Amino acid sequence: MNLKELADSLNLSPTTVSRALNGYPEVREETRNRVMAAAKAANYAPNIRARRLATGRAMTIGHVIPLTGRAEMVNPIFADFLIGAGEVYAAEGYDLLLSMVPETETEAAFRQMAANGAVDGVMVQAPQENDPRIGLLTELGLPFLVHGRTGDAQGYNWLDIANMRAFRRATDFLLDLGHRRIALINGQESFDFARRRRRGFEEALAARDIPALPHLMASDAMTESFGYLTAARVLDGPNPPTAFLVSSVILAIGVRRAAGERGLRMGRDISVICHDDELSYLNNDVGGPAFTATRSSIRAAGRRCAEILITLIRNPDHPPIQELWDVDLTVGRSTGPCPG
Amino acid sequence: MNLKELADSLNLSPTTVSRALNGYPEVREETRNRVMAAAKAANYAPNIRARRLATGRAMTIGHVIPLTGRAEMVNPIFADFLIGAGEVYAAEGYDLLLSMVPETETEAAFRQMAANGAVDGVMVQAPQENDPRIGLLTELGLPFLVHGRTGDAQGYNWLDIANMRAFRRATDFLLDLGHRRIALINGQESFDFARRRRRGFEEALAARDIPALPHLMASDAMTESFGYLTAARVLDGPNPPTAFLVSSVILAIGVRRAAGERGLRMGRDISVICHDDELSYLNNDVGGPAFTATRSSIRAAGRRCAEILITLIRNPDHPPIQELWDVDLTVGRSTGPCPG
DNA sequence: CAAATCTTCCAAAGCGCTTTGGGTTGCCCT
DNA sequence: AGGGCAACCCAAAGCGCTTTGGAAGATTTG
Repeated sequence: MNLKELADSLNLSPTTVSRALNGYPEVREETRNRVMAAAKAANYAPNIRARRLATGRAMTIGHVIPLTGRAEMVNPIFADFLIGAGEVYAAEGYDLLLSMVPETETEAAFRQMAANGAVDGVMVQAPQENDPRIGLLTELGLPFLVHGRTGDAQGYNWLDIANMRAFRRATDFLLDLGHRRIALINGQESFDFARRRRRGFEEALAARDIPALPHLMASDAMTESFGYLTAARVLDGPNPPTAFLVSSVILAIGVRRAAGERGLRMGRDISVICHDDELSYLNNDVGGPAFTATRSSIRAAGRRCAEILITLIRNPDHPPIQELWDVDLTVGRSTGPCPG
Repeated sequence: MNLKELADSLNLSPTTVSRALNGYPEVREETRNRVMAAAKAANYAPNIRARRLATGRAMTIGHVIPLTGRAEMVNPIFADFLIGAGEVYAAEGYDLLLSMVPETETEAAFRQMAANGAVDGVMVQAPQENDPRIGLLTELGLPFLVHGRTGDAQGYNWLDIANMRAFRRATDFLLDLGHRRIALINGQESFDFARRRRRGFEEALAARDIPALPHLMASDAMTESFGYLTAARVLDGPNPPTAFLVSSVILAIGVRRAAGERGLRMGRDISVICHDDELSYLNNDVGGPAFTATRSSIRAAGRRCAEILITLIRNPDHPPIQELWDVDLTVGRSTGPCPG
């Protein structure tokens, strides 16, 4: 059943039926009702491919996930972000095009998207230092929003959390508890967020004239096993830390495993603060927060990012939108005064 | 730059340019090269919306994720599945349309998809008992593949792992170690996979005339906190179990936390077997497998599911494809002989 | 009462591609 | 020389919608 057939069956022109269906005013209310009823009865839905061609809009937003071959940094995070964004897209009538491309082909993928008109805009996640995607997308004229930021953070749209402030605060919290040997287990520091977190950590130490200990700092993909291996290594090494500051709950779980194997109780023998993205399947709150954590819902970020991107798509010459979210520090059971 | 302009610039007809670009034989090799070169120079990519309308194919596959409001069962799993599927889609020229819809609206979403021609086929995940989606999609004539299965598993396409066999085997493994009080922490048993796992568990017990203990069986969304709370409850209760069989690594992490808090060492005081979907950020293998686990890569499943679905889309009257994967049992450090 | 103005609807022209159904041209045979 | 056949290319008709630019009829206005 297509528009023409529906129109014929109603003795109306396709024009009128189209207008009735799309809420244009030039059609009598009675006619509109007739059309609506007939459309519903015939289970008619306008062919979206034809509509997209005719309107010139794709009504689709692209998320490009670069595949690195190794553990994808984004995995644990991106599902919740996607769900948040997807909720908003659905509500606003946009489709979500998810594109998995080898990292080396992301530029080609973006160029293709810009040229073939598959999407009206794209979401960029986890920017690296001087991320080439930002310049590229600007050049291509494709509306985009960066979740995170990089460089001077000027002239493009982004939403980010205050990573540096959060980690500075978390470090202060540990220092106030008397900890002096604090290990940092960070995400890959090619990512901007990880660099900022490290800076927050280092600044807090520097402010109290406490040296950062290089052998207590590690960074890599935020997997459980990296958290585990790193914690195991430093705990078994000389001058083990009394506290850990880690960049994700998943890493923290690895730390907890290493501690547990060594008979160390979190919050008593050893303290752990992590960043909590509030992943739905790793709820930190049941029965009181397990980890002391800097927290910020990645799903909420996804929602807000989607809203902003849609705004940008609808208003092509909107001035840059930049939003910085502050981050809570929730005290849980994983921290306590420095022992000894 | 569109096809017509490109054709004009080459003094060729749009027909010929289109054919040259799409690899049709009725065009001289020299001409084809000229066209290709010009297209590349002009950064031309055919407008995908026009192409979709003209060909009648969407070249898009839909994944519909029902949002339940509570912790989404699919979250931890679906990211890796998506990545696997997405790799194949990208290689085969298909787009992935990800649609997040409230659970109550999934039927409407499918009807819409079938009527508006947005997708050529859909992937169905995590089927429930007598899942209405299967009948609906059959009725709508939209090609689909179920990851998992339900009902009599007849007459539709699915790919599943041998859940029952896996859990029976895992239970036997624990029984052979001398365990008699085994707790089952399962996913929500409205899902077919969870029912099968329970059945495998129960049959293994029954085969040795060991009663299943209702107070040691729990099922719910597979979150870390559910694993934690359940393990905490049964460990603190009367007749605590000496072993746990759990449906996901994420649950197992919760169990480990509860055990750790109680000073119980896995593999010595308490045994744990879990099902491992081989999530990339929860690698169980680094430094030797931590958990003894039934394992099957969800990412590989995603890849294979995508392949099958594409086959089905390309061959509309292909007979049903049904694939059952066997599951490995990897022995790790989380199991040991029953103490005492 | 004629003119101006709404209201309501329609014909037809796209949107940018693919594909059908030829038309030329040049070459090989007989 | 003329018929047959490839090889190569093109005109034009869609695909199913939206949207522009009227037109007819109903209603208001001077």
